[in-house]
Amino acid sequence: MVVSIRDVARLAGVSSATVSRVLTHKPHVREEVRQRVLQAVAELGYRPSRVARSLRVRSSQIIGLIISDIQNPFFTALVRAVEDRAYENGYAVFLCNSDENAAKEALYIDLMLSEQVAGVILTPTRETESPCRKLLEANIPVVAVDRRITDLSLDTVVIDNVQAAYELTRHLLEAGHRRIGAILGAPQITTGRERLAGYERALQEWELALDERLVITGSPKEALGYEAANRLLDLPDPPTAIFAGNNLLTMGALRAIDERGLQILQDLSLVGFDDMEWTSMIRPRLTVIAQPTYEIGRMAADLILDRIANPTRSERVIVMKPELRRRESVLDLQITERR
Amino acid sequence: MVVSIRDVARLAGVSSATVSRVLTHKPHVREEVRQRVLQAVAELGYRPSRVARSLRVRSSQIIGLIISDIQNPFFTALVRAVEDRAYENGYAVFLCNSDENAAKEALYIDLMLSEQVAGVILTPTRETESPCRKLLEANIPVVAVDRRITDLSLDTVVIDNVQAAYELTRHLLEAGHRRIGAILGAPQITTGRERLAGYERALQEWELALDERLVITGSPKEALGYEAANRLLDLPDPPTAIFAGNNLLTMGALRAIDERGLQILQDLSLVGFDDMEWTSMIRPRLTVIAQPTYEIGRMAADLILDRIANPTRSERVIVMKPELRRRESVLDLQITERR
DNA sequence: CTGAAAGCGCTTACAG
DNA sequence: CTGAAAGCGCTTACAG
Repeated sequence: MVVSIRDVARLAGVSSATVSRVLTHKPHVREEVRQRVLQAVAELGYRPSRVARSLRVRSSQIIGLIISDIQNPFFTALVRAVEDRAYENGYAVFLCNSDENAAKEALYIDLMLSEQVAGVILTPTRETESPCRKLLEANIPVVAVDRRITDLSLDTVVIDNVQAAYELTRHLLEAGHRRIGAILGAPQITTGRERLAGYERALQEWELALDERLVITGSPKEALGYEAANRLLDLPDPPTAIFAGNNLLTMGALRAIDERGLQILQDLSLVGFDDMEWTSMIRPRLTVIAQPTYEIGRMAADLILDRIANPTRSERVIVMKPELRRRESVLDLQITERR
Repeated sequence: MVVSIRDVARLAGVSSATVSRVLTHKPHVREEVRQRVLQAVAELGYRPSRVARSLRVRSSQIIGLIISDIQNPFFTALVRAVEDRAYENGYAVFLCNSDENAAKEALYIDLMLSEQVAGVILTPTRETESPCRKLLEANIPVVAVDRRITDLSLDTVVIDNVQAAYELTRHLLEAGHRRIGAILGAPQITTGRERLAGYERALQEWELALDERLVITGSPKEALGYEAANRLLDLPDPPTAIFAGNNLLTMGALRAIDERGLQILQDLSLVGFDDMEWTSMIRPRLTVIAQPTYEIGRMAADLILDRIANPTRSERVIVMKPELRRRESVLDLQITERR
């Protein structure tokens, strides 16, 4: 039915060991024999079983990718980058959605172990006691993306969140804003905590006191962005600008602003993290921190491929630099300044 | 190092055949023995090797998913749906991006064969001579999504594109529009052809002649949407409404409209296919055909799971009904009607 | 440079 | 109801 290595060996008049050597580019095969084997392979349309290989060498040519949710636009470029690099190197990709759920994450990690994947890239759901410890114990390379795992020594690719949030906030301060609302992920999450720190640092530099009513944190989803923006705008002394801590929060804030019939720049300023191409394309007047998501994914993929090829122990932490994309809003902001 | 079925067998005092029977829920195992095995499994933290199983039964518990591009928002809900259903049923998912490239598609199909996947879901890049014929020949179930393969008998999940395009166009006609521009995918692609047909049918029903300058087709990407919208708006007698044939075309048209400082509904109407949640959230005044992408993905997944469980020959074609989402724009449209 | 043989970790007729 | 044995399709020491 399906042609196996033995069929090729028979046709080429060699042993299956020799066929294997040729196909895995091992040395010590006479050129003439090599050609005969290649000929037979072509003739039979032989396609080696990756499954059998995986069982034999105890490792499949598969990279596991566990992200929070592919429906979050932040992750699509990441996934795409990992897949591009993986397939270029002959690896396939298992994609899993953990939904920020540690139990689900643990389940998928068991799957990865059971499938003997070559390496795993994941956006960890928890900073400590991550189930991915099991992977490391099984000597499967792991790369954490977007967030860190604090109690484990492993490769990590993140952006400088403090710096990025600082720049966004400074951008608003320079435009004259003095009451700046912030909607952020809960400080238990690395990203939420770091972005808050950047916001605070900018305020300190301008010698402004932190008004706690202007900072709203929670689960960084669209719903919080909507609700928090409404709460901020309902304050007796509402902010003149809002800083949204990720793409979903930005979406939610936008929805609240739209519903109130407010115009961005005319009525208030909005800046945010843009983890998706679409936000700034549809709303060109937003100033955003553009996360280099594709590059982050590519870094992570290269890192894991390198680890697979060269297993070592040392931990590498790569901090990517996000880019502040000033739209025409820079000017507008100064015009609409209210104080 | 890693615990195998033999270790479990030894600890439970049975053969590995019995362990296998217990774990695969085969009948004919004494309850007492079953308990002993389960006990040993728990004690050792045994995790069966899916790789070994795959080799033995010549089929892995993996579903291949070959889409055009995960960065196209149309596909994210589809991917998510497939993954949800797959993992619920103990299957993992291989995700591949074909980029509408038949050679790449063929490559991934070879990968699927080599990995002995249980089934493949794909958005075909070509209507005829699809490389997925190989899968069918290897008795691997295949489900085509979004587009059809005309020269192969296989399960398919699509939407009624003719009807959807007809409804969108009719919506504009009822609001009084008489010059309606259409930006569509090339008629070589099923979706492009069918959506054009729906547009034409609506015009015919209103006894309007087709103005060829109002219909622009090509590669259905953002760039075409932008360029075509500009061309339409530059006409001496420009359309009062534009129908965009998919999400990317809608994005491009939006960009052109924004650049010209035009306001949707005040200056012209825009309707389109919305394959993403975001468009209508960010631009709430758009009237769109909302493709039930998640449901399409779920249907496809259920279909493939059913085929894996019950291999048969008959071909099933499922036509999903898309939903016309009239925003407040219905009223506005009538107000801004110009004739 | 090449082959015979073992073995990766399962499942499944076959026999009892 | 249970076990011994074969075999899925590869790779890799080992021997020559």
